[in-house]
Amino acid sequence: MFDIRAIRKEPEFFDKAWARRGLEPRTSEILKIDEKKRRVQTLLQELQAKRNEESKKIGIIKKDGGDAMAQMEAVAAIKGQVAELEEKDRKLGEQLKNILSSLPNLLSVDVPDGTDEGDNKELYKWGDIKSLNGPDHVEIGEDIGGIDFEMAAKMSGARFTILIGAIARLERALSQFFIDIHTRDHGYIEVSPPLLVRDNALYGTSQLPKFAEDQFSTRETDHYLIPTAEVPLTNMVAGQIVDHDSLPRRYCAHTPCFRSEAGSAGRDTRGMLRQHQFYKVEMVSITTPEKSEEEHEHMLNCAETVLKKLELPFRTVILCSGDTGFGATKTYDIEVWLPGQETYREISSVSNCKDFQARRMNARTRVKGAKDTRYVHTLNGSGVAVGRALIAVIENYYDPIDGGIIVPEVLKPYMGGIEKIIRT
RNA sequence: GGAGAGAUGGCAGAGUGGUUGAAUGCACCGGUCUUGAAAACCGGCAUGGGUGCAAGCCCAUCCAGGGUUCGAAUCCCUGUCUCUCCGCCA
Repeated sequence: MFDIRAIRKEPEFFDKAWARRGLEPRTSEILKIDEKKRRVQTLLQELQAKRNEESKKIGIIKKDGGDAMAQMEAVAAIKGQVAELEEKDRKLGEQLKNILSSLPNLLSVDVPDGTDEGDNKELYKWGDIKSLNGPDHVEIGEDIGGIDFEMAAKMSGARFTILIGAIARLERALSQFFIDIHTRDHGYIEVSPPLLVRDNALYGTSQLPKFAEDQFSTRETDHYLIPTAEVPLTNMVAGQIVDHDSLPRRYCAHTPCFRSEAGSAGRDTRGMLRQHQFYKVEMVSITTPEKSEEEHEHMLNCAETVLKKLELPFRTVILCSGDTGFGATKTYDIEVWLPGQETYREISSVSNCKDFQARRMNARTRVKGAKDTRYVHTLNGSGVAVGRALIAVIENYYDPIDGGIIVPEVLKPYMGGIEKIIRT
């Protein structure tokens, strides 16, 4: 969502910014509606002022015991006009809001230009790739008897997985490990949020109105299943004026995520890379405009840290203009090495939304005692995707000698003595 | 799920159709007094928007959306949330 006054001031700036995302100029259309709306509004307000003034006279006449009939009829005459203008004003406002809320965030200046993920820029690599190629998690998991896709398909259809035994435990261990590191070392507060939210929450984080078809919803209560914990965590400050001294606020949560994956038919159909349901540990930071870029780097570092501790090789990329998400000004992706695919795959996405979401959800901050408020900056990042981390552990810690999976050192405390997962 | 009560400024809390954008208290800001502070006293203090060079003027907002009325914080309908009681339940 954008400040209409900022668009009035420098329309070319906005058109240029949207052009970087491959969009046509929109400001002339927006300003035309805005101008029309203000004309209507001025007219309406003048009429309302007149109505109010004349109405007050009725009260005075009646108080003095006079006959107000004539005066009442005079005011009644204004009524129809007011209603008409109100309707016009409302419609124009709606039109304006629809356009403004469907336009993506402005990109940061250091985002590279490009059309799709092929143009993302690698920033650096970390870790030694020990296994260049090998069996993928499907093969390893099914062989061990810890992953069952068929059984899941029977009860839930495609894009669901059942984990069994030590593999299920390994998934839980990963979640626990991530949360523990972020709360202990990175300043995040653990939150257990609702998994079902109302449309206004999704509007706030900008999944709605544009991406409704990507969400699951409930039939009888009109709830949406969260596509990521970014939604409830960020909405914790919706409608609030948070004390400047309490920033940054750092929240993290371990939740299931639900995605309909509309539009990705045929992509990543093998294995559990792209599911309708997966666990993710999410980090959200609420901060000030001055500190958000610094916080962005901090958050990226938090996500990278857990991969380093797991000794999983990864590379970090900055998304190009065409690949950066709707609400983000800048996004870093961390891609983990998957020997089964012989490639790096996204395991974390860390974005700075600046005031884009804050405007939508009216989340502001105020210095103690000060009069004016400012919008907060919001950031979110996976820390990291648990399902994909599980794939990465399975494939990178595969032992070709016996077909087992070695439990990474840092996960051992969570595995109850299991050091290697083998066929049962 | 059933029955009832409620939602007013940063907070507490008045206000049931007419100069009420809203009493009062607390908090906050400025001033007088004081060596300084406290107390006391005086004054200020909601938000969003339109218009204007500006001072200002105007409009909207008493949970949200509709309605009744010349006029709504106040009356009616719907929704949301909170509380109380009953039922059910991990």
